[in-house]
Amino acid sequence: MALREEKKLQTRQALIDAALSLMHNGAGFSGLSLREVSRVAGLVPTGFYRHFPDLDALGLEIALEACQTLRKLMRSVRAGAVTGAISESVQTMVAFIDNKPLYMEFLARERAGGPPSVRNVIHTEIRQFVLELSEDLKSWPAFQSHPDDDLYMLADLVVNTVIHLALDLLALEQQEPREELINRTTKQLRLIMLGAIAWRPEKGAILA
Amino acid sequence: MALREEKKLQTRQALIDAALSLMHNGAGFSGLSLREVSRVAGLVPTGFYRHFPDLDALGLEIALEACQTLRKLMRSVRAGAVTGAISESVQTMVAFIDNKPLYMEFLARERAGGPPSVRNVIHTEIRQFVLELSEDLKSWPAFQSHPDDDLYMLADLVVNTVIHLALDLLALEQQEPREELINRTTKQLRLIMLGAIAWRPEKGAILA
DNA sequence: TGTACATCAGTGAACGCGCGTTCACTGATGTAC
DNA sequence: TGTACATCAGTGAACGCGCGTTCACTGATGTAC
Repeated sequence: MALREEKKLQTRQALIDAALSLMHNGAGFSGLSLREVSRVAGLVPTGFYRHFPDLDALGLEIALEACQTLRKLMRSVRAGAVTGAISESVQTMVAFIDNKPLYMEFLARERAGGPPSVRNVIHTEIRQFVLELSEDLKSWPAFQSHPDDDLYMLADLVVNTVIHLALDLLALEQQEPREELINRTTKQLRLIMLGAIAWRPEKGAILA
Repeated sequence: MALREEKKLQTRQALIDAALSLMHNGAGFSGLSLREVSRVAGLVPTGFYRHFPDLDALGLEIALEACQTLRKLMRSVRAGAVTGAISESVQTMVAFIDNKPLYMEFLARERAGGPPSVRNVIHTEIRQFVLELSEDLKSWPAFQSHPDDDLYMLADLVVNTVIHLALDLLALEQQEPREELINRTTKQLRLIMLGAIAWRPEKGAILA
């Protein structure tokens, strides 16, 4: 069988892991060098080119992989549990952060701080994420009379709030009151849902 | 008078401007080099050290300056207009982005993507921002019976939503439907306020 | 199955380059008398 | 006001270093017969 191919995939993953690991304590993706990533992956610098044309390509790969994994995960959670979607979604998000903290850290940091190409990929994926969520929200009884625009606006707000949780969880790492952050986000999502139910599509300007 | 001092301040500002300008199209603060920043500022590399001990110090300076300017600006807006605080706050935020886009871009990008020291400064300032807002919210008639915890949670949600607007405005730059983004954020804030009014502090778990 | 050749992941030397930082300096601005 | 000295923002040469990329290579894995 493809023994060679298998080894190549291992090395490829080693490069990805090396990049994520170096970013963890450092200055983000832009602070990486091809040589140090290769070194940590146990590869001579020139070996890198067998896997990616340059560092940017590696960054795009990580971004895509992380986004798609997370997106599918979150959607499947919503599909499985129509009731209690809020706390289950938050739990799933927290679980993803716990399982793949470096992937999540990559997304959270490079969404805003990365090179344009990486930011574009993440931005596009998040947009897709928001679209999927707003699609799912359509089937909720409470939102039958909400126009698509308003559901998109709502989904955008929800997704942004959850990303905010991810950023804070990663920023505070271990010492700070992790449970408090999760609790805060859960409350925020409930507040948003209260607002969404009270929302009157036609004329939103109830409160100036 | 202090002619020498004045010229020094000018050069210092030139260094800051050079850094912001280089970051605009590039890979963020981590992608800067002391030499190119000095070059763009019209200074020989060694001249840099007359103003900052290293690039990191320049980054911290920019972060602090931008945060404090914005924080004071936003608070004064809220003080001046108790009614209509939402749309006025959004407008002020948009105005700040228009007036000092590079400062705002710095905050938005380096909040998540920058080196740890810069992230810390921004994080602390945003926390202060949230505290001030939650303090202001206390005096709103609708929130007289809300505990401090819940107001902080609410303020955090509001601030995060406004930062989200800033990020998107900067990401899409000129071509995309700017008005739509502003409109979206205004709607989101109104929805949040609807939720906040409907919020019952004692037991938030109305919707699972 | 065994042999001869092809593929290609990983090697190692070499290159030119921009980097951060050092050092001794220059000359305009500021100060003391 | 004029002179003699001090300060210090900006200069320019030099350093050693890690960088990305090139090139010709090695030797294990894969393929054809």
